[in-house]
Amino acid sequence: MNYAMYTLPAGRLTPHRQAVLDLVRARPSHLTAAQIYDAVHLAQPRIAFATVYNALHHLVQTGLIAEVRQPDGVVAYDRETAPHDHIICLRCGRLDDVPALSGPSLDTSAYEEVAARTGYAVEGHRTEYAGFCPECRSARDA
Amino acid sequence: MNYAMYTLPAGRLTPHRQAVLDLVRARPSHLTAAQIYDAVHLAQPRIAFATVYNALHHLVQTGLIAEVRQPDGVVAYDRETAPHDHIICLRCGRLDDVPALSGPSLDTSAYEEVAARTGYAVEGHRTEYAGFCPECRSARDA
DNA sequence: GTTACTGCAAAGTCTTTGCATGCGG
DNA sequence: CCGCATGCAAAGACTTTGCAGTAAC
Repeated sequence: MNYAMYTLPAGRLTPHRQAVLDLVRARPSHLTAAQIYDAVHLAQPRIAFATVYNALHHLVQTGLIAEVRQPDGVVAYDRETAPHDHIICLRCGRLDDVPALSGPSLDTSAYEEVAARTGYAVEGHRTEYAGFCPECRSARDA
Repeated sequence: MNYAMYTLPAGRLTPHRQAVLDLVRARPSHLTAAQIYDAVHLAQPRIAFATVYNALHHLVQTGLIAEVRQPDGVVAYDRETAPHDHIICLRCGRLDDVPALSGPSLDTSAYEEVAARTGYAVEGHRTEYAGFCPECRSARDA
């Protein structure tokens, strides 16, 4: 599972891989492997499940897309590879990107303190917000 | 999977549940369900896998322990139920708590801005640091 | 010709569920 | 008695792997 630690040579960007990449890039919200398979399979009925997984892993390795783990444990894929925050709906589980805040969401000066308290060499961080998405806000009291 | 949203009446704290709870509370690092099963099974060989899962879910429901999802997708259990940050080793996957920083790790005033940008009603947040744990810091260059 | 991608299917990992049994109040 | 906890086993969801065939360079 430890793919994206290093960016490898790109290999070929085959039609299958291109289709998967286009799909991830087209969507505002994140797609799971199953959702991507379903969509690509409509356009290219002969594509195999493993090929979608291969393509996704390949694209992650080459740094074109990023993996995100949803709270339910399912892996979703994200067109945004730069570090950024996420927000998760407490009711429906939807996962969205948080566009960059005006200031850094967390000053990296906190790294020193975290390092001192944990003994880790701190390399980065990620913040995850939780709340109710627009659709669920109205349904919340139902 | 949406357990811990509400704290339910406690039910019985049976010996099995007590054993599971003791185990989670005794460990500085987080334990997965499988690790907990192994350990409890040594002491109580007749305990079933499902019973450990039941006990864990029950303890989560009643608010005695908390669930954390590791980057590999496996669920681990945490004795600390109050909101707090986590740090994950990039090399071995170990997951530890970050003791509370002196200031809040992220000012809740950012919630307004996140809400404005995403349309969500923001209820909370969690920060996850990544780095190299003490054991892996030395092995990093090997 | 050699390397790398694809399709198919099977297995693997982690988690949940159904049902009969049994203890606790 | 009645309800909840337990044990056992099977199924479920998601992901990975192996291998033969095929396309690309």
